[in-house]
Amino acid sequence: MARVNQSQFALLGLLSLGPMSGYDLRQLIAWSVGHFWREGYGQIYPTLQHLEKQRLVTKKTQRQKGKPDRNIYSLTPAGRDRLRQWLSQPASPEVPRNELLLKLFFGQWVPAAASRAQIEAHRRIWKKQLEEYAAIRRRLLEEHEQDAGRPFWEITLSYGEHIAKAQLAWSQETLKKLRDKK
Amino acid sequence: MARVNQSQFALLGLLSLGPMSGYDLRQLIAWSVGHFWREGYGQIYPTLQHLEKQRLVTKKTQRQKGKPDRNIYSLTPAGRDRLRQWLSQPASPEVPRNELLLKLFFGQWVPAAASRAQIEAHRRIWKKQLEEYAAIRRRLLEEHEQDAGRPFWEITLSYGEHIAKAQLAWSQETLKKLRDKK
DNA sequence: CGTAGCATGTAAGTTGTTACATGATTCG
DNA sequence: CGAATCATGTAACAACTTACATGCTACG
Repeated sequence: MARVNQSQFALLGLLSLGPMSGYDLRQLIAWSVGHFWREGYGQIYPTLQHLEKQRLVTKKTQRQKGKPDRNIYSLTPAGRDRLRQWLSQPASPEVPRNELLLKLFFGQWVPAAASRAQIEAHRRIWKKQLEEYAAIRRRLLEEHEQDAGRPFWEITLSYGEHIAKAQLAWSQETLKKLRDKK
Repeated sequence: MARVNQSQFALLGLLSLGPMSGYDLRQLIAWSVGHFWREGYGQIYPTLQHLEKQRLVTKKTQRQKGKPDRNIYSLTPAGRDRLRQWLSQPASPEVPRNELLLKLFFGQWVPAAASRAQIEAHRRIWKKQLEEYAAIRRRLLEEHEQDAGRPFWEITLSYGEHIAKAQLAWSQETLKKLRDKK
């Protein structure tokens, strides 16, 4: 059995928060679920059409002056049911694929400095990410204090923080190990 | 620019440890890099042919009695160069895609028990994973004590342990939060 | 006698990425 | 005047998954 289109459900989920266009969806994805989910336009627009064909969403075209038309999509009751059904099913186990670890695994074939550089870059990325999580947390407390979704959004944020800290701890520990050895 | 075939390098890397067949590769992947990299036969066999065409590996057919022939692949000098070159390049940033978090993010639309069940399942998986890491660590110390690759293999293992512990900590913390709220 | 292991491969289908195409407005 | 933003979409291409196909041996 072929894998199910996950982007579909990401879009249904976001549309459950309110009607919006493909463009809006892209924007919203970036600053809401961006740290654990991404979609590009090349995925969003065809998927919206697919959802419309299945009657899970409806489209309304909004004319604008000076700007292109907007296609506003709304969840239908069937779409909401479909979303609920998906949410209730256990998440499928993710297939691990970590390029950094693969490169480190074969570290014996390159100078130690190369492996160190890989980890340094990794450390920088996660340090920045952790700072971003702090910013998200502030925004979450300020702008969404009584939003019904907030406790759940905080759960995903907390996940990110835990992972980021683990990434940083491992990076520093490993860099130290590599330094001591040399 | 299209994304580069990563499976290619995974296979080159494993072949750098010694000549072997596609079948062997699958086996080796499972118990060496299995916790951060996976490949199925549908990917391995075509990729080996592709590598052969590029002269990065050579094939020798070994006849066996009572069993099918084995195609043994070996790294060529060009293959080793190609591997080294790839190892020296910075790992491309991974695109995040976490189904569990996506489901939790929209937790407001399902009973709290559903979200709890998701996290429980997640906890069980990582608990098991952490136990497996302990087994890998034992094997690493016993069977590969003076292997040149060992320090690097330990680095990837340590990564897994850090992440697994973070996953468990988050799971337990979050389950507690959800319990208190209810 | 069914199942698992050994061993290799093909084919079909889906997903996801990237580049391309368009065109107006606003801002520096 | 160039760049960025708004806004939607298509086409081409990789990459990956799954199922299918084959056939022998050993084991319980």
